[in-house]
Amino acid sequence: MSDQPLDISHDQHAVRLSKLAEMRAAGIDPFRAEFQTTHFSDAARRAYVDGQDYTVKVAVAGRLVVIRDMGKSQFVKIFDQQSGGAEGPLQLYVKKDLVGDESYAAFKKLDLGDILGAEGTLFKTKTGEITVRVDRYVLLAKALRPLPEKWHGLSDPEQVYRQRYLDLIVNPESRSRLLLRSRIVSHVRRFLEDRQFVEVETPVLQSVAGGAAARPFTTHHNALGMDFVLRISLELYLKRLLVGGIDRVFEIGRNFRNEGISRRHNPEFTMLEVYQAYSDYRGMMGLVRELLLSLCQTVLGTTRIRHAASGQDIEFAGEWREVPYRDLIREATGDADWFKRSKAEKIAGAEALGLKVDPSWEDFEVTNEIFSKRIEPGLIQPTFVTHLPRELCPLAKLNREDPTVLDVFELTIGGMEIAPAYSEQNDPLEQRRMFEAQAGGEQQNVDQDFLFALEHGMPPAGGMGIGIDRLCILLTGAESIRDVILFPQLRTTPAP
RNA sequence: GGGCUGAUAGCUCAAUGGUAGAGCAGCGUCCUUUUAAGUCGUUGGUUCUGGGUUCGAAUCCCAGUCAGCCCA
Repeated sequence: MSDQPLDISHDQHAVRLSKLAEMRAAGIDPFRAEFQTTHFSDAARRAYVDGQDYTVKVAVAGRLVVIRDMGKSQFVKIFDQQSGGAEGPLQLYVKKDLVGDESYAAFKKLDLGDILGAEGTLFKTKTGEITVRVDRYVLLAKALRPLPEKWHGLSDPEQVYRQRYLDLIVNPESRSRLLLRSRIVSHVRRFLEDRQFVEVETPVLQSVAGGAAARPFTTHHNALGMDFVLRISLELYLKRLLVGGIDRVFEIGRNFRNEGISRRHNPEFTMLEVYQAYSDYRGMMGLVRELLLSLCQTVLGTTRIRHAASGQDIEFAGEWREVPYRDLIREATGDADWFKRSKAEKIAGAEALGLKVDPSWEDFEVTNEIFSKRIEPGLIQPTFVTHLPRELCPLAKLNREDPTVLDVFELTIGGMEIAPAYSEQNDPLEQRRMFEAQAGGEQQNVDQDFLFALEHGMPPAGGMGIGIDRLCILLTGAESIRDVILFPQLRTTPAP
């Protein structure tokens, strides 16, 4: 072995570990330091009084993201929860003759990424930036790993998703998009609570995966010796609560579907479901329109949003188009008698529209393929597609005049299904027939406990679901569901 | 599940089949109002993994891993 110390200057992790060891040798443990803040960065800037430099005292803390060392003084910037706006991280000014020689020498050894607290007074620099002139600082946590590059940020999509914490630090667009999601969810809650809706939590572990058609995740409870599924929908438990007299009820919760992953699908996703007794699908139209309008106004500050994929602006104010499903199909196929055609004719019609159709599909599935592939993607402006064929959802009421269709709508915006809503089926006998037809004789797939609850009487009600992730895609202009989920599902790999 | 594309320094990216480079970050120096600060110098590579072709592979071929996009 050589007596020469190894050159570790190229290995940033090793350099930082050795800086930490030096500090500890000098009796300083930066992970045990304490500090009380008085302001977030934005509040500190607001606390500045024009023309009154060095009078207002603040204590701020955050992550060091910029260092401009000028020898005997430095400008640095710290990043905290509130520094995501236009002004960005808060600037600190550290002068050797103010903090003292020893403290200044230690400051020079700090690294980008370190978390520190600083006390000082506010002033405005020559170029007009409100800055904290530091009297005292404390290192609160040493960062042993370097941050991504300051100008280009983190752009490798894999790292953006796997190391979201870095994405949040260095990519302001990611940060504001994901924080916007929090504001959207928060506003949805407030909107519904203002209208006397009660928020509840229902079981995620269920013995029957009801309320939707999807493959569930399965798991096992050891003590009970029972298999469970993770819920694929919130619907059947919320309806039990309608039976229980909670007339306006909602849940914002995670559903799990054991299916493909794509730009529009994550195996776990967030649904809002709302039920209102003594209302119906038409009542839900008003509710969802008001909700989205107020979301746009309060969260985005505009009712018009840019839809990049189509190049159109989506306008939320004004009347929303309302059109029966069958009219859209007749229009798309150019066949006024579409619904009188045989299955073979429908398959031919779908193929004429360039669709691949599985001959084993049912009639209505062939037609619905046309809807989801050729019609829905073109519905950019908010559109209520009403009166879907009865085969498409077994939990809604049949239309009184035309019992082949349902009293339901699907709200479509930006080519995406945003909110389905029903006049909820509350006839327990009819509900049982629908379930049994859907289960195809597999009784274990019928939620008997729910049907038993319905037999006690559920008030007539309107119900609606909103996929929160898709709503966020729409309102934030994101390209993928992964961009509105903090930690999207990826294959697990060993830590780097 | 199928197709296409990609993986090079901590990060962002270069590199006709012929010595793997740059910017930022790091390390060392100068600078007490900077704004992607500036200045001078400088370290750093299992080119995703494993095979193959070739005198020679980051580059071509095969297999795999991971990711993105499209399709189912």
